[in-house]
Amino acid sequence: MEWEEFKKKRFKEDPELKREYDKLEPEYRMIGQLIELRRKKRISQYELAKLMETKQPSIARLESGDYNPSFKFLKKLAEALDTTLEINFKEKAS
Amino acid sequence: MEWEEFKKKRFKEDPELKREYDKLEPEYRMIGQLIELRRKKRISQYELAKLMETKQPSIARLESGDYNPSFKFLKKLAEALDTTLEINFKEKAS
DNA sequence: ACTAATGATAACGTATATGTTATTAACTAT
DNA sequence: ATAGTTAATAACATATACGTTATCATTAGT
Repeated sequence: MEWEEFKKKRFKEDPELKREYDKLEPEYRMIGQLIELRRKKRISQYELAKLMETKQPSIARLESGDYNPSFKFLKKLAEALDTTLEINFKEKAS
Repeated sequence: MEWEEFKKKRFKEDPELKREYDKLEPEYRMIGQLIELRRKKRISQYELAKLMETKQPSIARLESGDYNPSFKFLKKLAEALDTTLEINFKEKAS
């Protein structure tokens, strides 16, 4: 894992960077899952939008990452993808 | 489990009710976790609000259940509670 | 080359989340 | 009974999510 190696090294050099990364992570993980699920189902943004009763640019906005979806939006999304939305506050190791 | 028994019976009688219940569940689970974590840390809504850099009524609104928080709000909340926000689209059994 | 499908982006109106103040009720202690 | 702590609710202003249309770039298929 090239990337994981790199990350580990960089974070060791710069713990501040790691803190920033950890803060960002949740949205990237979420978007990553979304894109993967959509690909797995082989549906376009247009089709997913139709399933959610919205329009393609809403999906594009989300996948682009520069925005802040609401709980209801995520729930609708989950349902359109035949999944259940699961939100957890997970206790930290540190 | 009194309540669980009742639910099971009612849902069998009325599958539509079950569908509605399943749709609502994610927010209730989320709020349930929040309240439990706050109690475990023994902090008031006022104190949690201060940690999140907001005010007590925002927390009350959330815990009351009649609203629709954004991703960022949930992330701030998670951090204030020393947890990590975890969002999953979980594939359904059915 | 042309066409269709896909995704990204800009722009705009409307609905609503959020911050905030003030108030109230419930309860706990002194 | 008084005072302090806690949570719920209303009301309001402002920021912003979301729905929507239009447009453009890229790629795939003919």
